[in-house]
Amino acid sequence: MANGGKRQARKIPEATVSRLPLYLRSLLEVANDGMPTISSERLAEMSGVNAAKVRKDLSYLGSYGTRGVGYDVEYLLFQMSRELGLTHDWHVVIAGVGNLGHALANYAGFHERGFPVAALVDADRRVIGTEVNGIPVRHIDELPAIAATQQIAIGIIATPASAAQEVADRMIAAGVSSILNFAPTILSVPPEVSLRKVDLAVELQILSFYQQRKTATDRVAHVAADAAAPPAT
Amino acid sequence: MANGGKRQARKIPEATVSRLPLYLRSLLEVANDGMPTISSERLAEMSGVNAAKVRKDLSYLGSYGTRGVGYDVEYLLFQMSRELGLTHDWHVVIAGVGNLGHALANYAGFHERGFPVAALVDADRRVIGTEVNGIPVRHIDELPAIAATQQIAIGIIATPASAAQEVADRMIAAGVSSILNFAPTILSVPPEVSLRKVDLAVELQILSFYQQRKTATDRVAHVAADAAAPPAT
DNA sequence: GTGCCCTTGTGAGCGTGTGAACAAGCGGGG
DNA sequence: CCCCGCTTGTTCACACGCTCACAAGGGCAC
Repeated sequence: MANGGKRQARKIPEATVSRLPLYLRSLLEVANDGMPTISSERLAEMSGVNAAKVRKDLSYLGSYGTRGVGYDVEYLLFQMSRELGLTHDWHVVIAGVGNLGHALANYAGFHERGFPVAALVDADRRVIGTEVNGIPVRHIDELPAIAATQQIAIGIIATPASAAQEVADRMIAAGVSSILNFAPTILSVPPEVSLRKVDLAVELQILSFYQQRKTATDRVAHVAADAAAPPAT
Repeated sequence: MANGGKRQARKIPEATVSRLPLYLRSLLEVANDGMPTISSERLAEMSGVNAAKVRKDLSYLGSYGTRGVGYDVEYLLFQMSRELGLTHDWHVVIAGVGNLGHALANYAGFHERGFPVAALVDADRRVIGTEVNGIPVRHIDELPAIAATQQIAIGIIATPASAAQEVADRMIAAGVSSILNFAPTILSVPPEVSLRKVDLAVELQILSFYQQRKTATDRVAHVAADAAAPPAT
């Protein structure tokens, strides 16, 4: 009895988990083209990773390949969807109906990939009652009631940074246990809640760092050579 | 002569680079509050990382701290901004004026953090000539001309996946050397071009994986305990 | 039935990232 | 002038992820 979770004890590394969705997308493409099987090499190329890494990643799911042939596309798709929990839809709630919230609510990709937007909430009375993409905006105070009627496990925070922590707390209180945070701030959540963040400005700043180094090098090259360094194709 | 780049040879690990923007944000907050210095411990707490890691990360920039006191906020801000290349603005171009492109063009955070949107381009004739946030939408064919007049080093791709690779190629041809890709597809670019990607559906699928494991465990727990597991605080 | 070719699955080595622990060193108090 | 407390900067050990290389093993031709 104490070993209840033994079957799922097969621990999948975080790095692998973050690549599974890439494989899934590639497999869907291949399945659409009617290919019955796919080799790790081809899958690697399509997903932009190393072939050995693909094989190791897939081996965490089990031995679903056939030596000398490759992986059965349909079967692998099924197993991977099961592992990723994509055999049924996950209803999500989006908090914050500003620019970003609007765009996210309108984004068809969520529904297509099994994450229908079940509710929109905001604190600003002026937007309550309006509709976005056919979904009515409700007040965040109603969150517990909303979560009670529909099963909502995933929340998306698209509010200003100043409101993000409070929104997160209220989501968690309402039963949400996975949060995707777009607000540029650090959220603290209990350990059993999964948290991922996407920070657009940070992404640009990281690019800026490498860009800075590139142009700094160019400047040095100019001073040194003065004449010209051809753009090197 | 051959050692031209020795001064900047101090190589900063990728993991550190991706944390620098977090520190920067925390420092800006602290500076606003008028604190003259900050300890690694406090900075760590604000940025959501380990204190030892903060010290190690900052040491890559140089020895800018004072033992027994902490780091001078203003000075560290200056050094970090310089290292991240944020001493001047970086003009960015956004390709694709759909839902996401719209939201990005309207997002004030970009301009505030030194990444003004200098141009919007699209391939759809119906949106050419319209304005978003005061910025006119121009045809993507004009990209070389746009890039020639303004210095544009960073491009953001917010097009459908099917168009992303071609847009990337055209950006690079026009002189863009850093790309932030929102399209759910793998882009191939020459090695001297920096590429980062943000994939919203993938983020949700990763959350789904862990959520799946949680609910699977819950199911086991219910069968085992049946009574109830209190939400633990 | 046998042998060959092809692709998987995995073991080992290497590099990078992380966290703890501690010596070095600055500032303030006496 | 000296000592003590505090915080940095660095060293060390460990864990994790990545890549290579190769043995294991299924399918196909003959």
